[in-house]
Amino acid sequence: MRISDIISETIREMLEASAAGTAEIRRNELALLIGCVPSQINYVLESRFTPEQGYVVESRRGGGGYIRITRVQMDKGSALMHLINSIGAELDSTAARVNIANLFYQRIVSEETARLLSAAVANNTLREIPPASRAAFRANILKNMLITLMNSAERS
Amino acid sequence: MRISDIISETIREMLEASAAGTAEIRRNELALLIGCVPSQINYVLESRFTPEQGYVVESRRGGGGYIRITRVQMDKGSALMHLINSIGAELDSTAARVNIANLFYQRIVSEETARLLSAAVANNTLREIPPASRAAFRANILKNMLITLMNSAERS
DNA sequence: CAAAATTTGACCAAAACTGACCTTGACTTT
DNA sequence: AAAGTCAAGGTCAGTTTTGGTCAAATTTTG
Repeated sequence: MRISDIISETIREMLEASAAGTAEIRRNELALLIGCVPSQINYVLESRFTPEQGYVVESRRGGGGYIRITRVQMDKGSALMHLINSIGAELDSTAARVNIANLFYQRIVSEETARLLSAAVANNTLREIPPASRAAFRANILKNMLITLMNSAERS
Repeated sequence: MRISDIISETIREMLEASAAGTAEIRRNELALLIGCVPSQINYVLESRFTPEQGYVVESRRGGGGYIRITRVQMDKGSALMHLINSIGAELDSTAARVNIANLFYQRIVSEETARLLSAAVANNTLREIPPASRAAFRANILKNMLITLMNSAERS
């Protein structure tokens, strides 16, 4: 079995054991326990616990530092998850507006949040992006924001 | 738990308990109580009770000296306006993170909103933007979102 | 075999913490 | 007053404790 599998397995078990869906590790400690170089932990986090895969990773250096991995819960924002999955590589501004409006009408996000999302993907905001690649940027930005929303939904 | 957390926690409790939002401490006394070196108190004040984070620290040396920490709450509209004006044509990701964190620390935006803002301007989100133009793009997105927040603040 | 994934280690950055030395202010003594 | 004493707090550079980055080397995959 690969070391990276052992690491991700360990983290997944910790997430499983946590009611909050959160695992907090000390990078050096875990590396020592598993018997790998510390940066290997980063590699695993970057390759298997990405936002796209439904995880959020936060960390802090210095004395008492840590790495916290949080799993996004589906049920809390299945609508969000659904929307995220439905967004392809590109998204035009009309589709974005409609989707965001739907989130608001379904009371999945507040009015303020809906406005924020709209502002981030508005053509006006993206005006410096070549029109040809705007749709791709818009899809990317919106997805990242929605993933964040899923995560904070789970937290509360 | 870190010593610095214990110190900041203690101060925050004092602020919480005070109707005026003021905490007054004797540096040596608190250091002795907590069990740390006195200068550690300064470190905590410098790192977590800065003006940026909405605190004013005053002190006096000599016999009967003291350190007084006061929480100042700027109204949301002005705080947002101030931030918007302070953002120039470009904004690197570190500055963005700090500014957004400050909005949260000052209770001007919720944690969810802070996360949304962060997600929108994260390097990861903007990874398809040529690095050379990222800072400009980031400034633009953030400003647009902040303006939206200001507008919804006015409404409420 | 070529491409992708994994593994490693040297070097970097940030946060926390410490202690020696400095400055200020109130009070006391001349 | 002026000088001396002592009780605060202030500074800052250095150390320690963590995690982050990146590119080269190695292994796995297709």
